Amino acid sequence: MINEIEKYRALGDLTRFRIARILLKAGKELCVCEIEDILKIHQYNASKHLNLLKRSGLVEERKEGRLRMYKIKDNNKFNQYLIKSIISLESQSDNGLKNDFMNLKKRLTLRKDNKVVVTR
Amino acid sequence: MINEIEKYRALGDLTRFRIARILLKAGKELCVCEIEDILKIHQYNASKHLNLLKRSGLVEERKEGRLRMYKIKDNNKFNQYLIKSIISLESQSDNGLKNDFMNLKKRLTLRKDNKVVVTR
DNA sequence: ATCATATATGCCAATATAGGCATATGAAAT
DNA sequence: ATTTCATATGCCTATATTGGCATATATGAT
Repeated sequence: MINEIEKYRALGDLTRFRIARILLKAGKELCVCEIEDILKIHQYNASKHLNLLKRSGLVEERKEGRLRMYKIKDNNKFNQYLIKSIISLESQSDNGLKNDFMNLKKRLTLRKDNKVVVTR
Repeated sequence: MINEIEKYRALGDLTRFRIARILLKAGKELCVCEIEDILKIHQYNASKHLNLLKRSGLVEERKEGRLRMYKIKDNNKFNQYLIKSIISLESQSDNGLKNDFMNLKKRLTLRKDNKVVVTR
């Protein structure tokens, strides 16, 4: 249960919330460099926040070559409710986060054959 | 949306999570002194954490005489999912929080006619 | 008006957190 | 083996957070 509290805490930071939000919206794994680019954050911050999200159990990581692919974990009830809570906010446009989804879409079109193309 | 992130943050602290959990389990308003007693925490901490929970929009307050009655707000989808996430953890007994529910039950039996009896 | 009591709040110290920066790691390519 | 590149990590500083304590506020009782 203490572990689950870490998940609330993980989402209680704007940057991590934005990461979770685009991972969810993407509906697929994203690599660190894509996340950096979409959210316009520094590499080291993307990496650090992803690490915390991973440790909390909200996100999982897979190595693919030199990339690390991250995605949301939805394999348990608790995470599923948190996911629903995030999705329930999508309709709210009263925020400065509208660009994240646009950038996500744009970035995903850069992929070739659904494979990440690294462009820094 | 930024406001909703405060709700995650609010639940991302063990003491506040425990408060939310017993408010939910109680299914009714509790006053500060009851919460102190149930969770065995100091008055000023109960008060401070309740204030943060209130500001986040997860909890609402009502004055009744010199008591302040607090309860969970479940009037919106986002809160409802958070509530479900909390409830989904109830089955987990692998935590040190089992006493909270016992103390809640015990404390509520002290009420007369469902009215708070202050006993410090 | 005064007192008692439930709750809130301001201040302090210890600790945690986030971002910035430099550097390390580790896998792929040459 | 060396280089390149994606990502991670250690260190630093500024800021935020938490609990403790003392005290203020506000309501009800006398």
